[in-house]
Amino acid sequence: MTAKTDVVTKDGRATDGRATLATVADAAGVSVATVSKVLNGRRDVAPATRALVQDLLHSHDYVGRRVDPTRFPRVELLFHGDLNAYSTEILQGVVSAGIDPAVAVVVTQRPHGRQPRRPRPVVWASDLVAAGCQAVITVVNDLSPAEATALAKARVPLVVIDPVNLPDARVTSVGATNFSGALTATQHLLDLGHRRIAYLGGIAAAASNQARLQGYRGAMEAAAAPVPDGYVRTGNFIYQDGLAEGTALLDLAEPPTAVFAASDEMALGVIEAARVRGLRVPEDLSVVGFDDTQLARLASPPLTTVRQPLREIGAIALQRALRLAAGEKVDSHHIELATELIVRGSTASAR
Amino acid sequence: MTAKTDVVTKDGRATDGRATLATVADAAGVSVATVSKVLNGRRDVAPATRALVQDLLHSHDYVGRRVDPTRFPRVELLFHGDLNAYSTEILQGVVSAGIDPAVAVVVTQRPHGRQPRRPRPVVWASDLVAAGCQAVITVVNDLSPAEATALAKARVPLVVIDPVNLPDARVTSVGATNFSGALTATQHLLDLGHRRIAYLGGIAAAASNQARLQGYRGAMEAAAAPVPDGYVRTGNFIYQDGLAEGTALLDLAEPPTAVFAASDEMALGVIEAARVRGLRVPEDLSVVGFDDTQLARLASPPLTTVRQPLREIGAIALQRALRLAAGEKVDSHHIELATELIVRGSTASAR
DNA sequence: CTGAAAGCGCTTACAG
DNA sequence: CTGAAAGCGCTTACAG
Repeated sequence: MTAKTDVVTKDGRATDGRATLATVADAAGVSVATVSKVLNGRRDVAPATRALVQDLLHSHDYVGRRVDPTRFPRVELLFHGDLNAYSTEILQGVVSAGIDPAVAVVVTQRPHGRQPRRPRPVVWASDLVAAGCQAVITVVNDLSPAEATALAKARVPLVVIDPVNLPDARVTSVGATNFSGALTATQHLLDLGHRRIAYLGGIAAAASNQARLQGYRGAMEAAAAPVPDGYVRTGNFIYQDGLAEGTALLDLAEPPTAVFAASDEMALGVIEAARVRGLRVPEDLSVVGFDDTQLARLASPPLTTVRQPLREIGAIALQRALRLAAGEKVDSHHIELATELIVRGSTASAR
Repeated sequence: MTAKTDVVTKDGRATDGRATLATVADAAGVSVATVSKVLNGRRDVAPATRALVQDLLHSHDYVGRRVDPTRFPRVELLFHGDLNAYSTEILQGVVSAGIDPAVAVVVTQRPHGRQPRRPRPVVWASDLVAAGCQAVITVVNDLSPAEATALAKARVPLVVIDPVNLPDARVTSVGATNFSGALTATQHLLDLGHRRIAYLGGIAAAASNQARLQGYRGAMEAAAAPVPDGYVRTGNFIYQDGLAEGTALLDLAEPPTAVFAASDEMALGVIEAARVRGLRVPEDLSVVGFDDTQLARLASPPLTTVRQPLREIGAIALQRALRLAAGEKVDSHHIELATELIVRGSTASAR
């Protein structure tokens, strides 16, 4: 075959074998211009021609239309580990806030461990950019320093929700007023006449947990209520830890009459620990949670808890992410939304 | 200004004012070819040149890189109404299954009502295509016929999870064996010696609810257990309905000793209704749920429930969506995954 | 390591 | 309603 024949038999396919407008134009017996018009929804095409071209576009698997990242902005929402009631509320907030600016929220999940099957940070960041991602939002920051740096170099802004570490000026973060939430919750139990109040915390090193612990201690000290050894315990914010630590608390020689847990999930574990022991909530034991996820409303009894405005937090995270992506400066690199005590049925007066 | 001057002062900006490679090349004092190489990560560029060009690319907000939809496939996951424990499990399954093929899962939520602020179906479908969306997955199909048609015309495959309507050959759907799940759950209660068993169903018209109702009836009939008036009730799969209908059931002259609810959320409502009445679960009332969401494990007592493999359902929905998008034929347009009874603490022998 | 030149895939103003 | 032609933004093989 000569070079000329080659050109003729090429039928206008792209070098990688994909169909181009020329391929389809050839098949349809129309010009490339007409195919382009059909593709762009212009009106000056005869209905019959349009139908024919559309058919051929599809039968040739035409995919040439590149996505315009400014027309369809997209944000990456990164969770680590399984989704739970807490993540769901945040997700809800981010997704709702994305409806109006028409931002596609891509939900991604990373395995809990550090290294396994993660792409190299630089590759990860540049793929995000190539895919049209405007910003990354993470929940309980799980990015490695290398990943954060790669993101920064690629100019993809990062917003962290409920950061584990103390706010770092390099990242923007959104959280809740953990200290005052915990203070209010503990105060509520004190007001009900409880003195033997235990604190079941989350991950010891987490900034949110430290603030909650200090809120608890502050309220207890102000009321001159003792905090005996064994009344401050830590878990991982999960149900199993609530159940185990709740059981341990009830097994103490002087068990508490009230438990303030640093998450709704742990609070439910405490409620179950009480039920197993034949104790009634709130008659025999008062329990307060933290978060105000769906779980709190659905628990039996419904759970008194410190509401974090998780949906608003998610919405604000998205708004900040978009502002940063647009090159605007953000006033403060960390903001906290107010918590609120929601009193339901799991707390009652001490007897 | 003459035409010539215009060209000179244009500095290579695109017609819409955005920076192009020429803009950046101009600013950097290099050729367009060099900028292109930097953009594509080629090696034959001096480090200093690369750094300069990268800087200018950013400072000019260069966004010309169009997204290649075949390199970064994306799937739209559509929920209607708020996310709950049930949606979370499905979401989890879809997202996990998307990790390996590197499919971006875009989570979208539509307001519950029919028309408000939705784009016209044809616009919606063509925007999806333009944004690089390969397929749409909906949970409890909420698409209007016009939307489904627009999607079909745009050749975007649609996979419905837990379809409300009976399977339609035009859409691919994934569900669970609702009939046998309900049969097994009811049988479990009968085996425990219960005879007065009520059924608290979901949306009456939903295909899944009808199958569950028939499973319940089938088991009751086979055991010659009567189904008195008032023992079959319907709700909307939500907690409030579980609470209200559960209360109504307990108020009957001959209240049931066991309730089979068509969702975990409704089952929790029944448990709360019992608690409010001073009844203990499972000692005074056995309760079985449906779904096996997180709620079931976290309830107090932990809930006996019919497990729907929701994560697997989500994963399979994604796989089918991708297969359809790739032009493959799918064997059956509807498949059902097996349910399984998970016995926990909310059921006990009838006294 | 750089860039002139050829060329690709697509769009659009305009003549018919 | 159609398409030839000009042109845009980008890429790449190749000469230096």
